[in-house]
Amino acid sequence: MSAMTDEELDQAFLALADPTRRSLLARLALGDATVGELAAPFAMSLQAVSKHLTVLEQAKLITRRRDAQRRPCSLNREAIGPLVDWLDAYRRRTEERFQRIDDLLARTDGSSPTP
Amino acid sequence: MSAMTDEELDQAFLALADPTRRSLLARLALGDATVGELAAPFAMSLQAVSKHLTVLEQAKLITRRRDAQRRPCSLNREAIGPLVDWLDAYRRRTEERFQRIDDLLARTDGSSPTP
DNA sequence: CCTTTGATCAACCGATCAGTTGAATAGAAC
DNA sequence: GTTCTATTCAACTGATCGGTTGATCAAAGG
Repeated sequence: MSAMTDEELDQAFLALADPTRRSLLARLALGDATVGELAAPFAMSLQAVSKHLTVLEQAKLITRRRDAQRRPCSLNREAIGPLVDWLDAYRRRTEERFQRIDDLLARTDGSSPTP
Repeated sequence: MSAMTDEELDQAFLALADPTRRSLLARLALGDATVGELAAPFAMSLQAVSKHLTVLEQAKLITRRRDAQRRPCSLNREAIGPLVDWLDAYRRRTEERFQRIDDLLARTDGSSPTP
């Protein structure tokens, strides 16, 4: 179904790798907001916040529409699923890996697998 | 339980925001490997791969131990859970947000919520 | 001992990032 | 039409990133 390209994963994870941008997402979970409203709580210029929003938009984590001079931002509903899918697949592979280790240890001796 | 700090989230997401590093993680899911083994498939220097491994280690996604001159790398079993938790919390907040929108639309008129 | 192997350290490079300030744009309001 | 408001564009800065090469270190093997 989903499956993100390498570049999409790069952009999404890079977008999430910044506390300001994660904070903007948290704010948008409370409701749509304009650039000015989003920038107000931060000790940085509105232009800087506008750039962060561009990063979030290109990562498809938010969408921006037009309302007169305002540019209200919304979370993108479809963005999260594929990311969770990716992390879940990673977790599954990781746990299979450790299961193989545990099996191996259990086969050779009876010691505790994770000390 | 888990709960990652801002800096831990920064490091983890930044580490995942690179296709080489994601590829290294995928390789490590198949089994532990030394730096040389990990570097072999890539068209870049061993030193570059070693740097990527340092990023993954600082993000706590892998661990490195010592075996004579070799430095075998392993996935860190505990790393994934907190990340999934974070993304799940984000998804939950996002879905609550859209549920509120849907409720509002359903209350004011009977039109389709997501056109 | 000397050499080879496996990996890190150190310095450097070009590109990108996160922030700034100042100017330009689009639309509302007067 | 002029002005005010909301936002973007453009140019610049310092810091970090992803990569390179060459030197160094630590351990094994001759």
